[in-house]
Amino acid sequence: MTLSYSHAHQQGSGTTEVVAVLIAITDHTARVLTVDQGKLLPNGPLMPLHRSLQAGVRQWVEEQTRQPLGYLEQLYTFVDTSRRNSDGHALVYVSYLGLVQEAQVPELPSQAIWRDWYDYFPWENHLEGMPSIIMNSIVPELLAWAYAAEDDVSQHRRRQRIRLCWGLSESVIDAVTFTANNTDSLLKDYPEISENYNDSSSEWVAEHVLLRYEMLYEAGLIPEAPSYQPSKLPDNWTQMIGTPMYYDHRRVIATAISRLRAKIEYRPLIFGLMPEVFTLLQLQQSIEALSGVRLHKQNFRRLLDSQNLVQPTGESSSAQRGRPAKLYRFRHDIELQSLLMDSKLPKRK
Amino acid sequence: MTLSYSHAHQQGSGTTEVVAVLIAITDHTARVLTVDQGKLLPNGPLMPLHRSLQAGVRQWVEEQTRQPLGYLEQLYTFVDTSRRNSDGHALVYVSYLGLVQEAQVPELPSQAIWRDWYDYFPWENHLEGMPSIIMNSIVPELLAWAYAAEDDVSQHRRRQRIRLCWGLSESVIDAVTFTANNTDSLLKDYPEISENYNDSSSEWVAEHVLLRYEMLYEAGLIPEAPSYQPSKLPDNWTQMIGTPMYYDHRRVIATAISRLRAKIEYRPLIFGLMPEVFTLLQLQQSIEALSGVRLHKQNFRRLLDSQNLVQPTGESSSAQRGRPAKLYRFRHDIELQSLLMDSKLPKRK
DNA sequence: ATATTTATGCTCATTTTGAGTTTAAATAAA
DNA sequence: TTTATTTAAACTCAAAATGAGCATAAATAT
Repeated sequence: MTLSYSHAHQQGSGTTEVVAVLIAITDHTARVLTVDQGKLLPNGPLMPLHRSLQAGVRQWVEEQTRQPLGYLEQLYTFVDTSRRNSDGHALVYVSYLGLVQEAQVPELPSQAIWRDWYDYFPWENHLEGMPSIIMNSIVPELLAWAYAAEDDVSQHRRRQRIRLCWGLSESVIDAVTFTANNTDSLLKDYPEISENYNDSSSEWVAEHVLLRYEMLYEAGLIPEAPSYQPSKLPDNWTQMIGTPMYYDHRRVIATAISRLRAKIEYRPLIFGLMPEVFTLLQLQQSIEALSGVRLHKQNFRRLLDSQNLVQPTGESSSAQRGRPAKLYRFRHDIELQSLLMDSKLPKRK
Repeated sequence: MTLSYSHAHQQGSGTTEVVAVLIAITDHTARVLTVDQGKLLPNGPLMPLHRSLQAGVRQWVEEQTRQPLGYLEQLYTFVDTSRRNSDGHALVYVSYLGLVQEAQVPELPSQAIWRDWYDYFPWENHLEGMPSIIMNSIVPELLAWAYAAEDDVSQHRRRQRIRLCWGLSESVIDAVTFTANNTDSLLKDYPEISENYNDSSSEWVAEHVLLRYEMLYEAGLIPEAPSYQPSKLPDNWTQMIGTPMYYDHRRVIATAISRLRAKIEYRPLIFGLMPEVFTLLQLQQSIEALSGVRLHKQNFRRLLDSQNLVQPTGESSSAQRGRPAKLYRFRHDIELQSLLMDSKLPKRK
């Protein structure tokens, strides 16, 4: 693991950095802006000239990515005791979530790249149903981790935690446990599992991204984790489990996705990611790209117009196929309401 | 304004502090733990020996208040550019929310005091209906601030913002505007306002504590604000607007209350504040103390048992008056679920 | 005894939610 | 030019959740 080029900027005895997770949606895909071959998020030290943390984020992002920033909100503050300054003070880094409108994405410096965020979290993409990696690889390894707990009580707790985090029913957990030795043939043996995994009292909760990442980390299934032992895992594990990053930047992205997925349900943040005008289908697909699950079209629209957040422009899109859709824009006369109003989104289809 | 005694601890060139908002409920009243005559929150510098921010919070709180800490979650990170170290780096302070069970409150060092949190936010207590200070004092001053905006557009925006933040209907805003000169007699002239302030398309949202505090701050109505000019305000303003604090610690409390009020609606945080066993009325009153609004008793209970969060102990309370209530305890067998499960609470009565 | 207070079970109308049909308006293919 | 296909958009319907209230039970204060 190498130090980022950006640390060359560090000076004096400051112990505070800012880190930005910038999100944009292009080609119906949620992307995150990275530097250093996708191994780091844009970041830099907080300096005496910065009048606020936001100002620091804006300066470093601008400098490293030339990306104009719109909406920006603070995420979480981490401490990295393995990076200390000359006085022995550990590095504190404050993370921010930023939203970029599709149309605004400009030419980037060569080291800045927009990456599909599911490259880092393959298990979070449920647009085509639950990805097979979960039942075939992740859950069996997690159950092995649960089995390795000291006593019966913590074993049972870990199993319950797995069940709730990954939206599994008791019966599926049992089924996977009993066939844990023979993971390859699991879906062949129990074909109904991938269909009915949602049978009793449990469901996939899109916004639990961080809980899931932290569980994988704790179980030593993530390359960034100190306890990661690839030799004890299946051969292709490192390929399957997503792109690793330096430091704890993958956890920072997980924090950002969690926040975004949770907040989009009751605040119209999505408009920070949309172009000026759009069709309702495009709007729905953008939200699906973020949440990773499909929505029920009719209910999505019913909710939208009960919210009064968009207004038709009068124009229609030149459709590729099918009946042309009306174009809409966000109602800018209610910018302030958008900060306050609850604006729920519908449940998945 | 004096420096806190706690800054004597500061050493070296660290620029990071931790600040804790500890909450407990005693006598049906939500309280916050303060030091320095109620002017500061417990705080201290992050030091090289601390392995995490949480560890820093726990050490300083223990040292300054002798208070054992249970649940602890990070709130927000602030920068204070008016406090810098010898290298010119601004102070960064990370705030935490902590919950203390009623039974655990021990003997405190003399400088540590539990204060009713509504001492700092008198306008947030709606247990006996909307407090008169809002319509009599706050809203007229805020409307004056809106009127002072440069152009018509920002005037209108400010008025909308006031309306949404404080849960007022258009008609009430108009009524207050037209009688703004004669604020003393407002409730006498329009007695129906205090009853029907909730008439059209707007309602008091308990968790908007921070938005309301920031609006008062921006309008220069809070002693901590740089633009505060008591000479331009009514005589008794400083008494009415709540106890001021050093630095921005009152804003930190507002952040904590916002988070707590919002989160309690969908996570069973309340059990971090309750004693081992309790009656359902005590539980309801605790939630009312936090949210500042009354709940509908029957619906509260219906929701509670649909959630399956509590179980009867079999005993009954020795009632002061009325029929004795069954005693309950939190179901500790679902600790983990509590981290994950949504557990909504009912709307106000 | 009687009024008062609190607990707890039950009802009822309204709203919200999840999951469809049906019809309309376009393009692609036969 | 018809026919199949695709997307849009209006409408329906049952189930669940919500807000508000009534009725009865079990205690204490007067």
